[in-house]
Amino acid sequence: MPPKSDLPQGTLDLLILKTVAMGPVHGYAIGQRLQQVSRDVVQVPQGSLYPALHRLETRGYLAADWKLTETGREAKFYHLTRKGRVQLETEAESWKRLAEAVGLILQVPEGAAE
Amino acid sequence: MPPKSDLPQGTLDLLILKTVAMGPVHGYAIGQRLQQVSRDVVQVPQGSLYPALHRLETRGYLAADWKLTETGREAKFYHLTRKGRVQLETEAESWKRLAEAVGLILQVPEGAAE
DNA sequence: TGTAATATGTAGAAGCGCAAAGTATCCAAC
DNA sequence: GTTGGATACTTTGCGCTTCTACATATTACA
Repeated sequence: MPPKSDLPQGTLDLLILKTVAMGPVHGYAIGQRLQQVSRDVVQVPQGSLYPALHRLETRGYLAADWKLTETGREAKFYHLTRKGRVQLETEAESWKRLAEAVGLILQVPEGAAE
Repeated sequence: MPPKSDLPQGTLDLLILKTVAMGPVHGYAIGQRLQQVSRDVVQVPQGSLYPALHRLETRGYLAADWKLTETGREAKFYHLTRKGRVQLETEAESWKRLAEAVGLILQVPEGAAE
């Protein structure tokens, strides 16, 4: 079973915000950490990750500074703004409610079909 | 708490398939049932619902017949095809895995920086 | 007669994720 | 010394889905 990623629209932002909330990180590390914590279920391609980061930065949820990584390389370290922290809480709450709702619907036993 | 709908991409299809699996229903009833079972968390606009139904029908997951409702009105009653039943199981499984993965990520305590 | 609820449908716009490119650095192997 | 892999960031364009808004028709009820 190849681990499919295919994140539903909107979910990526939430996961990124959450990851950044754990401390300043650069984009590449965000992708790795998501994959790691999710046990390989979530695998974010760079073509999804970086545009998402720019999107979040444009909206004022993230801010960034260029710094050196532990390995001595230039990287853009993101951190949450106050606005971003609020957004994270909002989205996390929305996700929770949605997950519960979908759970409820999927739980319904299937009646006699046709 | 205003009940926001805004379903992530792909989720709507899953919910529709699940609802139809419980027995032949027409589009309007699907929307109502989703709203009811999800306790108003899921509210599908008609402009989302009907295109989704056509999409699922085109793909061979749903089939439909015109019948009379209990109230004596013409309505298109959808039922799952065999292919649709398989698809439902696949999507439900994907959702489960994703929900677990997102749960894992959201669970991580903040400030776990290295 | 008018309005609310039922029931289906289309068109246009906007957003998002992804594939596929490209750029550049560091390090180890050969 | 150069090849290759891992790291790190960026951009463009495609395809898909959802939403807003509108259009249409019937039934029920005041």
